[in-house]
Amino acid sequence: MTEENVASPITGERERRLAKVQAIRAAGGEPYPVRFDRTHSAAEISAIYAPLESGSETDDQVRVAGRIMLLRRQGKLTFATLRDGSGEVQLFVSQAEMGNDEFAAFDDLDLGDWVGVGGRVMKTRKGEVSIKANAVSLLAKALLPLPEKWHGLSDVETRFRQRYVDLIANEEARRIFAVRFSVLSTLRKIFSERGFVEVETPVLHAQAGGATARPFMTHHQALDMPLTLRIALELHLKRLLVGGMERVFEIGRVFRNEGLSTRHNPEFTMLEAYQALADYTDMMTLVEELVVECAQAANGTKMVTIDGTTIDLSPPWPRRTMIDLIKEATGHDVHPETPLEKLIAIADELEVARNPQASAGQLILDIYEKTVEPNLVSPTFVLDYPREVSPLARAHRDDPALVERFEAVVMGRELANAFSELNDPIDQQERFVAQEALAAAGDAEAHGVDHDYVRALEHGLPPCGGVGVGIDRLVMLLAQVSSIREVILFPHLRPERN
RNA sequence: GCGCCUCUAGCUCAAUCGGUUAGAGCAAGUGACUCUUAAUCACUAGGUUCAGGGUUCGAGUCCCUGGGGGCGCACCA
Repeated sequence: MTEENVASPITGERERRLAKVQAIRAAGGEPYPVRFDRTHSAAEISAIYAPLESGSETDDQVRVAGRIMLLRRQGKLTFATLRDGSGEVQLFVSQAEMGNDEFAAFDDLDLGDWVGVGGRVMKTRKGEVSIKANAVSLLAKALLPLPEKWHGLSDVETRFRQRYVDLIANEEARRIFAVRFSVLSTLRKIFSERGFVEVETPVLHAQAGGATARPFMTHHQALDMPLTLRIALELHLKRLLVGGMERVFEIGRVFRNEGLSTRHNPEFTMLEAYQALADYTDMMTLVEELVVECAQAANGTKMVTIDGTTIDLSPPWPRRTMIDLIKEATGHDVHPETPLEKLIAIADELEVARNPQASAGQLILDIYEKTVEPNLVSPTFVLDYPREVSPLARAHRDDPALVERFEAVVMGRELANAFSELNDPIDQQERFVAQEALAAAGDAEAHGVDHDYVRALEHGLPPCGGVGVGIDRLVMLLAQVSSIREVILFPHLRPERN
């Protein structure tokens, strides 16, 4: 971007600040000096000196650093609000304390500038812990002005395009990403405590698998071959169980070449975990514990409120089969072995949009998604999916037309998806072949046959349970926001154009 | 991809039925002010009303095309 482009919207203010930069340099100063040593964070100062009596001063010399957020100048005394990564602390900058030259230099600072401050801790008569500054140095000059101090930055487009400004201006943005970090670190802690090993598997795949989704395509120049970005973590992680790693998890970015919405970003973060010798019932307990512990860590409560609806995340969550839920919602008995014509009639009666070539299993899933899922508000495990729509899950122990799979649904949204994993290589090969037929028929989201994965299974995948959690959706739930863009630092937007 | 809504100063918002010179607060500049808390007071400056066409005596306002964004639908997690 050229200088003119940056300058054009707010030439006056930027020019004025640039002139200060030049003046500082002309006077032998440095507007962007290297490093600064501080003794305390703003939050530490506030906490340590909270008991101090109002109107009293200490001889405790401290050094802090941060961005100037507010200035309240009143002649020979200026109050400033300094913010660092921990919080805010007030600066008490008096001409008598600083001396005329230093005070004038302070007066030259602008909102948004980063400064290092040395001074003694005091508490004002009104009771605010402050630093009575005796040395202030510019650490980084800001050329662009801050958004409005009271309303902050509310333009949604600017908030996402210029997330740095959003983070400066809006406490809510800072809160949401604190929740996100809390969730991620809690998840890692829980898995670590349970003996799971965190691993990293390839993002570039020769063949996308592990989910039904359209992948992004890319190309490797040196090898002159097409590659896809991964759409799931699943197949590599299960290969690791074949290798004898009994408990593994990965938290990683996956990519799906689909539409954008309040719930979809083309790149998003998945957690997947696999546990040898477990089945999907173990995964249900695990999901309950993960979600509750993350909620406690992030919010200190198991309750969550989004758009006026309050939900209790306390386990145990009801465990209901998809077939029972459909019966309850519609009065219809459905099963993968129900004649296709009958399922079509039911779907049409319920005004369920359907693909003309849909299988019985697909129709049942469509009926469930239309009539049941949106109404599942409090956390619910939906169990036992049709086999055709779950090519990586093992056949149900009691009904081979179904698989041992569940989704955890909260507020009508899928939060987690889990199986008793399919570990029979012959069955897996047949499922892949069935998927390949769908792909050949034009389904851009169907799996192909992953021969190496089948070969891995032929070495013996122990019985295992696996679970996938959409981290962004979990963070949405716990941060209590209704758009995925709020929980992704730099959500995907169309390129901006002038 | 489709439908609806939206875009005015750096930021947050006004502008009656299409009417004359597009206003205000914050931020900025100048001045006053040594206990402020969104400090206060006075004055000043700040605009390609997203872009391009059109209708009209006259367009921020109406129409068309394009762009960005939001919401919903579709796809999906």
